[in-house]
Amino acid sequence: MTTQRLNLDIATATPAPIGATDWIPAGVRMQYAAGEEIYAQEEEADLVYQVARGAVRTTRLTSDGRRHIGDFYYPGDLFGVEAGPEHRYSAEALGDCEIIAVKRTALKHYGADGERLERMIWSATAEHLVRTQDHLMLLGRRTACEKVARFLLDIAERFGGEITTLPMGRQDIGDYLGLTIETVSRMLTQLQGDGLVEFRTCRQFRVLRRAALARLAES
Amino acid sequence: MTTQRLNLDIATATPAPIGATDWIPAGVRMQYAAGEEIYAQEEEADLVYQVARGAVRTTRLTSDGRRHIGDFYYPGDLFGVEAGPEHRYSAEALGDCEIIAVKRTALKHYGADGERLERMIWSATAEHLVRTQDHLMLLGRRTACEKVARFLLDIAERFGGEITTLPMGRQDIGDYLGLTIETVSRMLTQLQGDGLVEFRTCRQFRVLRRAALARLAES
DNA sequence: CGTTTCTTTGAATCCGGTCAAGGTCCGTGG
DNA sequence: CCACGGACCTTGACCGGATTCAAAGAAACG
Repeated sequence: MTTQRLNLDIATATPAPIGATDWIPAGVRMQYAAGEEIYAQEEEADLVYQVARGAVRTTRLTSDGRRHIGDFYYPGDLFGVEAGPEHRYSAEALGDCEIIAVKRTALKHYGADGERLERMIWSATAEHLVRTQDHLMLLGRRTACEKVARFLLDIAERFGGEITTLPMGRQDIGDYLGLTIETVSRMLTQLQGDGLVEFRTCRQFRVLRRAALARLAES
Repeated sequence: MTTQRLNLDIATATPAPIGATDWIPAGVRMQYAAGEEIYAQEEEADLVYQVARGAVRTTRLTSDGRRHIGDFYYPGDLFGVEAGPEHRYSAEALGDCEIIAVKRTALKHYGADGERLERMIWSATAEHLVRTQDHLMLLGRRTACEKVARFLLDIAERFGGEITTLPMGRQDIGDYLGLTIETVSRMLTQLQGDGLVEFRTCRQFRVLRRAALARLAES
């Protein structure tokens, strides 16, 4: 029975890197400018999104005005999949970007492609939970230095190249790690001073001593 | 097609209180003593569990020995459902407790009951993600006082009675909130001093000024 | 009752936040 | 081309909240 089949897929799905190599089979292609809102918190969640080009952040505001960033999404990543009927975070373009969107309730019309997309959606959700749990540990009992080290390592591994370009500013990093921009800035300076990373500009860096950085991040 | 049907259920499932009123339709009933391990981190995850009596915590150890508590589970709650093939947290009994376990891969033999259980599992997973996201915000940018206030309010609402008995010790609370036991203790003393709660023993408390407590927790 | 474990309290320290100032980058317009 | 303005980033000084270290007190257990 298909229900079980889907579920076995769920249970045995390898937590693939969030950058799925798969592209969603159909949907509308949309352009967003830097800072533009893709969907709002508490909006009805009937679309599923995939980053085609650029980067996206999901944010949430507390009643007292503090901002929290749920995650960052890069090309290939699915986002906007919610457990309930409405979005719990809003999503905004980090820079100019291109997004593919698909109506989730229309999947049944796509046949085999629809089923494949269903699996991609589940896989993304599972990976999302894993990332959220890991992030919990990071926020819970880590020093500012460890948080920033882990962040740089994560993003460097995500893009893989020699030089990594940060698509987000210091404020976003702070809201993601539960730190102020000043502390983020200080830690970056410190990591650079210790020779673990090197910044060419405030948006571009190279990892110099990966092992030392990883030791900080993993401790 | 059943795949879509399941998915619609997923999309529209109301984030029910983690205490499902449903009991899983079949399985083995097991007894655990205080502190006993139900499953271990990195163990293969082929069983799904439900608390029948007592309470359970899921924990994780970092390489440097710090402990993190994923969540607490109470009667009716499902736990042990993982996104990947193995458990990312270990689970231990908080006190003497009774657990029902079901082999997930055997669900197909249960017919309608199996399908119902599948929905319960998905619902629990979705609720789990929501709780984890909420917990992220709590750990990210909250003061110790706000964290403890929210914790007390949550657990009081979970049990609903006039007097709430904490099934866990201060160390567990600290590892859940990302605080030291000393800080937890101090905040409890302070909240009691401010007349928001009253402790009869270190495990039993009453909420005296719910609105004030909620204001602290929600801010 | 004595021992062990858990909890509370106190004092000192330190990390990160807050406030404030200065610096850099970049686009716009003189 | 340079001047100006604004957004973003860095740095410094100070402060406060949470941790750490230490010890006393309370509860659980045999």
